[in-house]
Amino acid sequence: MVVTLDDVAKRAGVSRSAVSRTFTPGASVSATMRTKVENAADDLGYSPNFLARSLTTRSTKLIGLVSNNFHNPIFLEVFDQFTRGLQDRGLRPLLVNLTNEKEASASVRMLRQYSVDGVIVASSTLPPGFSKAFRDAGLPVVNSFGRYEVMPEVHVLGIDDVACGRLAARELIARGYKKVAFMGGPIDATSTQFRLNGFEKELQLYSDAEYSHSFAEAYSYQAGRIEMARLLGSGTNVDAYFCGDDVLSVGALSAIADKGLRVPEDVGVIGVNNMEMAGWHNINLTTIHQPFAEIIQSSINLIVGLLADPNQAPQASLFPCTLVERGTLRPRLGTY
Amino acid sequence: MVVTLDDVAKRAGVSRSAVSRTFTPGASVSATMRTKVENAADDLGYSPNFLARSLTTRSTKLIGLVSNNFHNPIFLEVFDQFTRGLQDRGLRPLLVNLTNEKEASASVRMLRQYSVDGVIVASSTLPPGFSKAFRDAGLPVVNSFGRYEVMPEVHVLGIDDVACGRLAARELIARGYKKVAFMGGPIDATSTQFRLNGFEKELQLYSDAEYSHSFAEAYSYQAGRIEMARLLGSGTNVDAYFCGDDVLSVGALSAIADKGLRVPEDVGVIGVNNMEMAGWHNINLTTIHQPFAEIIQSSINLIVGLLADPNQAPQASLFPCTLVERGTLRPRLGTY
DNA sequence: TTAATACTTGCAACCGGTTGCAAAGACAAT
DNA sequence: ATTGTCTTTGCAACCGGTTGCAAGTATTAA
Repeated sequence: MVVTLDDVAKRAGVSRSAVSRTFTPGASVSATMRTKVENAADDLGYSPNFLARSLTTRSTKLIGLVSNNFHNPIFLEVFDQFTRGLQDRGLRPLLVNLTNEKEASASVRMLRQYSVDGVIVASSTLPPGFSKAFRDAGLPVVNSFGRYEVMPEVHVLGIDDVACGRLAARELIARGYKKVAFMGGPIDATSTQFRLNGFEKELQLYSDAEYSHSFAEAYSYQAGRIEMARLLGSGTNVDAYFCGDDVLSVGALSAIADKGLRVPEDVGVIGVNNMEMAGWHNINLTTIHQPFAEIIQSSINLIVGLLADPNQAPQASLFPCTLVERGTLRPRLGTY
Repeated sequence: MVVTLDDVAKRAGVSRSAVSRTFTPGASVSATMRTKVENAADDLGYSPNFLARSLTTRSTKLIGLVSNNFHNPIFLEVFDQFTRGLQDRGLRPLLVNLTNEKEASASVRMLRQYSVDGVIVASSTLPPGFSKAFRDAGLPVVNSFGRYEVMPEVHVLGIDDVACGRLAARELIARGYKKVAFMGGPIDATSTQFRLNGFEKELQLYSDAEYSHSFAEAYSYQAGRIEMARLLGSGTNVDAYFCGDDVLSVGALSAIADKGLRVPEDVGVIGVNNMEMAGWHNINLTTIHQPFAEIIQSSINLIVGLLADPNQAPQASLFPCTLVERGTLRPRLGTY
């Protein structure tokens, strides 16, 4: 059923090496030999077996794409761009779904058993040590959307969560909100603390601002809705929320609407990510854009570079966030 | 760097076969031999190379997961469930992103080069012949969310699009809408025609119903918005729309809102899929639920069965759709 | 024409495993 | 002690490729 190199060699009446060489870019084959082999290969419908080849070349072109974010709509876009970008460079994504898994060891072993050339960890919620396990196993790894560190143990690409928190704080103040709060996702998510940290740091600069914070159970619509309902039910008088994520924001908005409050007049909401749906008219969420496309492109460039030279010192790259103005925040005051 | 079977054999002082056998379920090894080998393997941190193994066993546990639906939020859930389901059975999804690609040949060759054990084509918009190309290449294949045929050429699992169209029509009539229309995605999508067909068939049973149809450029928010704006601008007096997809529906709703029309009083909208966001309060879309979880589970069961016995005659399985009542359709009239 | 050089090609070993076969060993029955 | 049966083990070939090396052929320079 399956055509091998031997079959082609026999039919073309040449050696196995000759066939192998015609399919190996840069190998030494004469023009006549080449056409002879190619004809035989075409007749038989031959194409070389990548995995057999990988045994000697030590390269499978397989890239482990591991993530645990299978519930945030932004990640569909992430997977789209990662898979396309990898394919465009002749690499193949082996997808690893880490939902309900925080131990790296099983994934590490598995990906080594499949001899992947490298690993992309695409997650903002996995613990920092996670990606390190791949590196320790000798696999080139980049951590996309990971937490910034000055001396990272693996290559990290992501946004500056502290700056992101500051930006949110600054915008809320600029729009005349005085009693503001951060509503994060689970506190153990790597990004949550940094965003909160930046948010509070910035607010300390404004003496008349009051601020507080709380955490939803998950980065989900329901969790956002429940947490906001709880907050509103407990009689707070916060007038604007910085939510740690767009989906969380939408959940929060639903609870706010249920309470009969108007957005952005009575209460403002700003999210993070700028998922596609944030632009839908019936959501129309003011949010902070995370430059996914750039982060993903850079991640791919980086992993490609690592395949060629695995020993580059780990580095953290930060990408700038920008405000996307929509309908859930009041306009800036004139003085700004 | 990488530990091989030879290393373990040397350290344990046994033959290569002995090592291989300890890692091959069901092979003949004595208890003493087994512990000897396992100790050596543990010391060295050995685990067998799947790809080298696959050369002789002819099984990689790799499953090609090919799709072109990377823009519909429902597919994040689809990928989540597929990858989890496959992993749970020891299979590994090799993701193929087919955006902007309708030729199967390149994917077929690639997946054969990687010796995948089987292929899952998860798409409702790929042409019917697409999956066939995999079968022709000798690969077990199932087509999830594919078009129903009485004598399918490959295994197909999906909803009954005709019944789905009928259900939509029946519901619109039951709520007193009289002038109804189908707004589909691109006409060449395999599901579009069938849904339209069912829709019209059903409406023929109601003599006082008027119906029409049109097609948006894509299954996207923007396309739905543009097409609905065009319809409303052209002065139709349709009072309810059956949209071929939830995202399309949301786009349509935005155009309807822009026009100042009230939903569901002035105009009703019903979608298909029941994506998570359809339940968000600020979308609140009445829609037809497509049983994704069941289809995916069955698809996985089927492909697993095909790995064991590839020669089962192709069969089409239909899954029932159900109405999900929300806020974009008037209540049913009393008589129903 | 001859020598020096460059290009092609095949042989055979190797990548990291598996497996059929036969030899060796263990054990029970005679 | 001998025989027969069953289990365990190692040898060697194989899976489908690649590649260093040396031999053979073509090309160029003298």
